[in-house]
Amino acid sequence: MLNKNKSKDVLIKVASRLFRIRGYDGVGLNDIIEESGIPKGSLYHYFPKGKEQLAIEAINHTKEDVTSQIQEIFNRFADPTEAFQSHILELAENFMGNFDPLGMPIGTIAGEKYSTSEPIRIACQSAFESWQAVYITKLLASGYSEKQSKDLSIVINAMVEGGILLSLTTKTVKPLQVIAEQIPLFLLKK
Amino acid sequence: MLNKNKSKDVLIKVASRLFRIRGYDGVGLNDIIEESGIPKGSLYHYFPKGKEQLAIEAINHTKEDVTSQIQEIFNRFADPTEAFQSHILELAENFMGNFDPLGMPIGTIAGEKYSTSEPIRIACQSAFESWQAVYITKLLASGYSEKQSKDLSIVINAMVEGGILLSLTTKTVKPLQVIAEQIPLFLLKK
DNA sequence: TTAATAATAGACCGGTTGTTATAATTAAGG
DNA sequence: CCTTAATTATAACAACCGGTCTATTATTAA
Repeated sequence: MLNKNKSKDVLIKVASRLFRIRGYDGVGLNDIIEESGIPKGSLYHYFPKGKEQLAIEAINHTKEDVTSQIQEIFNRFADPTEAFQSHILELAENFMGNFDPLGMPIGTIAGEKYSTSEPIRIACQSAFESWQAVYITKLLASGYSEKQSKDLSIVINAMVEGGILLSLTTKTVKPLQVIAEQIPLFLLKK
Repeated sequence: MLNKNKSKDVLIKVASRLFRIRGYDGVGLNDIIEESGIPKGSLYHYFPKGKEQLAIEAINHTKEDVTSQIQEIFNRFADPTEAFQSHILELAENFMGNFDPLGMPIGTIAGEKYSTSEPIRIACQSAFESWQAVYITKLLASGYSEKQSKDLSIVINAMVEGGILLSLTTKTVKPLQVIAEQIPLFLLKK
C-alpha cells in the first residue's frame, strides 16, 4: 500500500506548486507533464475529467498542507499574539534570501477562476474556511467571543492573503513583516 | 482632439475590465477584440508590443481609476476611520444585489505574472504604491507619525486586497463588511 | 499460467493563442 | 484633387492548448 498511486501524488504536488506560482491559466498540462516526468496518458488515467479535476485536487492538497502548517505553529504558542505573529513571519521567511517564493497558496487561482469555474471557486472557499477554522479555535481558546473570533479570523485571513500578494509584488518581505508587527493592535484587549 | 485615439481608449477600458475579472492569461486578445468591436489590426497599431503592453496600460488605467476613487471618498470624510470605512464599504457595494463584480483591481494579475513578467510586476507595484500614498496622506493629516502612517497603509492595503479576494471567493459581502467594522481597532489611538 | 485490469507511453486531433504581414480604406493637408 | 500618412481590415503564421486515442507494458486475480 505504500507506493500506490505514487504518480498521482507526484502530479498533485507538482501541479499545486506550479499553480501557486503562475495561476491556473498560466500553467499548461504540458508544463506539469514535463516537470513531473509523468506522461499525459497517466494524467488522464488518474484525472479523467482533466485539468479542472487536477486543479481541484491540487487546491485541496494545498489546503491541507497549509492548514497543518498553521496548526503546528499554533501548537507551539499558547498566546494568540505570538501564534499569529509566528505564523505570518514564517510566511515571510519564504521570501527571504534567494527569494524562491512559493507563490500565493490559493489566492491567485481564486482570483482567476471565481467567475468561470464554480467547482474551483468552491474548493478555494473551502481552503479559506479551513484556515479560518484554525484561527477561530485559537481565538476561542484565548477567551474571545464567538463573534469576535469569527470576525477576527476573517480580518487576519484577508491580511495574510493581501500581505503575501504585496510581498510577492514588491519582492520584499516588508509587507508581511509590518503586518506581523501590527497584530497586537487587534489582540490586545480580551 | 476629442475623438483622437478613441479606439485606443476603448481597448484599454475593455482590457482592464476583462483582466480584472479573469486575469491576464484568462483573457485572450480575441476576447478583447470581440467585446470592443475594434479589429486586431488596430490593436497592434496602437500597441505594437502586443498583449503585455496593452496589459500595462490597462493596469495604469485601473491604477488611476481606483486612486481617484479613493481620493474622492477621502475628500468627503475628515475623520480617517470614517474615510477608510466608507472606502471599504463602497468596495463592498460592488458585490451587492445582482452581483456583477468588477473583480480584483490589480491583485489577480499581480499574482499571476509577478514571476514571469517584470514590466507587469512593476506596473502592479506602482498601483499599490499609488493607493498607499493616498492612505499615507490621510493618516499624516490625522496626526499619525510618518512610520505609523506608512505601516498602517500597508496593513490596510493588504486587508483591502485580501477582503476583495475573500468576498469574490465566497460570493458574499461579509468579508469586506467585517473588515470595515474592524477598522477602528487600528485607528483609535492617535 | 492465464485472464483481466491498471498504468504507462506518446502520437495525434481540432481549436485557439499571440503575432506578423500585407492589402484596403479612411482622413488630413496643401 | 492629389499625396501621404493613419487606421482598419483580412489572412496567414507557428506555437501551443486541453483532450483523445491506441498501443504497450506491469500488475494483480483467478
